[in-house]
Amino acid sequence: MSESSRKILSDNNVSVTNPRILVLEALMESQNPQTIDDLQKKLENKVAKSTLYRVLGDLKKINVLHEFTSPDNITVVELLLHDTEHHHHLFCGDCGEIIDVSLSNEFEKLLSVEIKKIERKFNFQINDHRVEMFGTCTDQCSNCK
Amino acid sequence: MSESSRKILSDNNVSVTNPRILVLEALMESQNPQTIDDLQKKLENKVAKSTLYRVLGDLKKINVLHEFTSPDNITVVELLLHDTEHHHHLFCGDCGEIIDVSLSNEFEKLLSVEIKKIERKFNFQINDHRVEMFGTCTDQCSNCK
DNA sequence: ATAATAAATGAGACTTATTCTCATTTATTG
DNA sequence: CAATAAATGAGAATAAGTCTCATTTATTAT
Repeated sequence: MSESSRKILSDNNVSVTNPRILVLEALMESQNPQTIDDLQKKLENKVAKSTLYRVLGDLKKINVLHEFTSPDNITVVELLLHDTEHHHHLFCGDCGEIIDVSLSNEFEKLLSVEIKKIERKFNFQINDHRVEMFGTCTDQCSNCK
Repeated sequence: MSESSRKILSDNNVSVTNPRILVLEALMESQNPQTIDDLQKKLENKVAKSTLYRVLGDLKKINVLHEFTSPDNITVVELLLHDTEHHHHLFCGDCGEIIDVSLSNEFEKLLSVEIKKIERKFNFQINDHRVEMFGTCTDQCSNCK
């Protein structure tokens, strides 16, 4: 675990420091997206707040981290490693849980056709996309009772 | 214009006040999503900051307003009126412009099939969705030179 | 291994978006 | 038109995120 966080850093030519290793390990503890608050709790003040934000910025720069905002306006962060497959997000409006979901290849193929149309129509170069789905978990979400 | 903002409010059983009318009119001035800052400029201090936020909250509650966050973490807001068709968003990473886009019926149909699958798989009830596309406008965006 | 140098960190001050409070004003209704 | 409940304005309070700068740590060339 510690090994692979070191590797992520050195492979991307950023220096291997303790705070960076700790943040990566905290991020690796769960596969679904997590909030800054979640991270701070896991890190137990072993990394200064300013450093945490800086490290997250560094990880974004080397494309290892994706940051976005939940519908209730909370910043959320998730690791994007080589083996992370392309995915989308499902948001629970009751408990705030965010779940990674994959959609069928057939769908993804049609979506990329649509995206090419949009690129032409608006003279854009589109390099990423995501489908966000909003709803409520009907009974078995881990946070809702 | 003033007429229809009054109608939106009374149709939704919220009292018709000046700040609410002014905010609705400012929102109606552009069809693409706009920032809180854009709104404040249009309102020229005719509505207090605290009231602006409150009114936006009221409009969200009656489902007339949709609020979301741009990739550079700026809160953005757009009117959702009866005649607003279902659409998605295209973000320019250079100038921050956000453009409403529609996708083909064929695509939307396949997407709703996918969504039904996700609902079953995760025991969710999904009531909204949006496709976000990220890129850069290659030459003719109004804000980029 | 070590010293020199450049980069990263910690601590806390600072900024800025949003929310809250409470005294005053406005809209609704009967 | 008066009574009452709701909405507003002004500015204080909060909280997320950024910035500064003195100190520490990692890298590298010897």
